[in-house]
Amino acid sequence: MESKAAVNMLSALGHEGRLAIFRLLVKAGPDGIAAGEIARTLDVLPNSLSANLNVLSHAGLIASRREGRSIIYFADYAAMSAMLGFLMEDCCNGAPEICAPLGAILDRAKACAPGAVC
Amino acid sequence: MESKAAVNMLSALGHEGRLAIFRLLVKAGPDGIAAGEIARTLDVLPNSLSANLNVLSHAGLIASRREGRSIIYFADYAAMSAMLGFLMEDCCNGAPEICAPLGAILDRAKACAPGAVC
DNA sequence: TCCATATTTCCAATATGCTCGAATTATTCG
DNA sequence: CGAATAATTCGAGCATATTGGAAATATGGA
Repeated sequence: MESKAAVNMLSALGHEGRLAIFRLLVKAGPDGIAAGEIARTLDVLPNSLSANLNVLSHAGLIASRREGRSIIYFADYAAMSAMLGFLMEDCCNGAPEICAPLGAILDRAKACAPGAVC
Repeated sequence: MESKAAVNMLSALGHEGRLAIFRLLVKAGPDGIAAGEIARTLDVLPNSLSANLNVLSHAGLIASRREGRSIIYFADYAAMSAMLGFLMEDCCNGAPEICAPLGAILDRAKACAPGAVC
């Protein structure tokens, strides 16, 4: 990943509202959530939400599909993974102390990876 | 880590110049780098650099110590680790697909952790 | 076609962030 | 003390981001 793409993603997530949106979408999984439901869940105005969804989308962190009258947004896992990889490469090269403590989280992720209940 | 702290860190890193500074400091290790040397290395004005160091510092990503006339900046590994942990917890809970691919990076970090040459 | 729903786009006001020159503080050394 | 070096702070100008109201677009159903 290029530095510029990482900057775009980081600055997109560096906003309370957008981080909340993204977290919601990540937890929602591939099914995603309709814009209106996001607005209701997070209690934000639809137009503000639309603007923030646009920022996240341009950063490559989320994508969307239309479903009837609704537009469903969902997180782009590959992009998120690439961004985390970029940050980790960056620091593990010079400082394994940063990444090593993340092992526990990683192990849990690996264990759950196949789609188990966990 | 609270969401607000994460937002501060993410938005601090969501700036090309600051991301460059932070990457430099992470690679420099605990010894850190003097402000002046950072400015020369990245070719930025000292006052702009100072402003950006201040942002990173307030976000908790870096810290500093005085050494003679110079002020040495160094990355806060624990903070960086906490931020990555926050993001990974967030996504691994709902989406192990994101974190699982990071295993290779993690393994390398673990292998290097003791301070080997690698 | 007409209406209700879902979402986006447009626009203006406000706020925040960025950059750069100039001045200021802190430290070391002669 | 005075000069030189290192870094920060101040302040203005410019750019960008954020917000919210109002209007516009798209879809589905009566």
